[in-house]
Amino acid sequence: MTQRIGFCCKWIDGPSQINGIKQTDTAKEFNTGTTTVTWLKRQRTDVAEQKLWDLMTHNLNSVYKLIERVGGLNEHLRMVRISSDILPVYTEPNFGYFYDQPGVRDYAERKFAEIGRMARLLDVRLSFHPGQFCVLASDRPDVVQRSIEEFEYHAYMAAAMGYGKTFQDFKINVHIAGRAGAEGIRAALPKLSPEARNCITIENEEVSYGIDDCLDLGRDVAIVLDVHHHWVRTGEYILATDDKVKRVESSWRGVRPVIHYSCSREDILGYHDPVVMPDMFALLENGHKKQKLRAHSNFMGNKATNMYVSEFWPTFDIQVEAKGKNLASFALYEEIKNY
DNA sequence: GAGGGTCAAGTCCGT
DNA sequence: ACGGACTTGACCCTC
Repeated sequence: MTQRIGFCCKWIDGPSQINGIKQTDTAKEFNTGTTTVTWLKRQRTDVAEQKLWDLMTHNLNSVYKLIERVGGLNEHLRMVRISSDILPVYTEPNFGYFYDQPGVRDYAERKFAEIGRMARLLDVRLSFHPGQFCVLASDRPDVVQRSIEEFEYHAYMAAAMGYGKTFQDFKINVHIAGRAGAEGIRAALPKLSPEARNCITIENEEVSYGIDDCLDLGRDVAIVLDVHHHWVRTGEYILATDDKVKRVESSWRGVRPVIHYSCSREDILGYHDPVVMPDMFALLENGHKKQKLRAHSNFMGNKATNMYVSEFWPTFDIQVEAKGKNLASFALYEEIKNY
């Protein structure tokens, strides 16, 4: 099975674009755009609808181009998380109607079908990661209901691309996040569509719910291990040989599992030797707040943690979460491909 | 074009 | 009580 390293949501052409892509940059063509509800509400209806149409058509074309481009990479780099912003304000009460219009929906579904065909043709592994507002395990029923709608928005896009047909043919990853915990996730699952249930994965968090909480759900859903979250939470570099990791692997039922890999920001790691893995307790003693350790680096600059995470690669695809996006995942690949 | 204020939504932490 | 952080800072307005 192909071993993959992927990146998140955006394509950039150079390090300067880490701090934003300019309107005139060609990278715009490979990335989604969005708007705000506030701005839409200030416009006349026809202006707001034109804006949504322009964004939708741009976004569908940009995702197509992105996947085409990723599909041209080395087979080990054919994995990408796609943006949630393809259909802006889809789940917002005042503007969601826009996408119910037949002319709009037909266009979107035709483009999604093309995107999915291209991804399968070029063997690009895809995923989504709904935002922090998608809290399926909230203790508030109204929040659970809106979170299901938000999750189903992602499942709808995946299904329109031709996914959600078999277990984990597409990954839509969320955190437990809510006060109802793992039981809250378990209670929400039967309310999801079959496509959504095929795609959902649950990821361990830095603060509230760790790998043990996720493993409670290992029979229900596939578990995503984020090794950096685990480190922030516990200070431990969990090993690929750990029994918990084996249980994460088996939750994928034979599908090649995915781990998430990120690093603390360079201005924190800079205090450490790049050939020695950062020591969380030493960092905390030196006054670095745990909250700051969570923020992501531009690149994967620590050779020791790169070597550590490469131990997972024979078994797990590696989703790199870095502000350097594709540049960071390419560099990691070059570093670990010969380990 | 650059810079600053703003942005739908949940939850938790630090101050 | 409020700001910041999170899956991805981008966008809009003013100058």
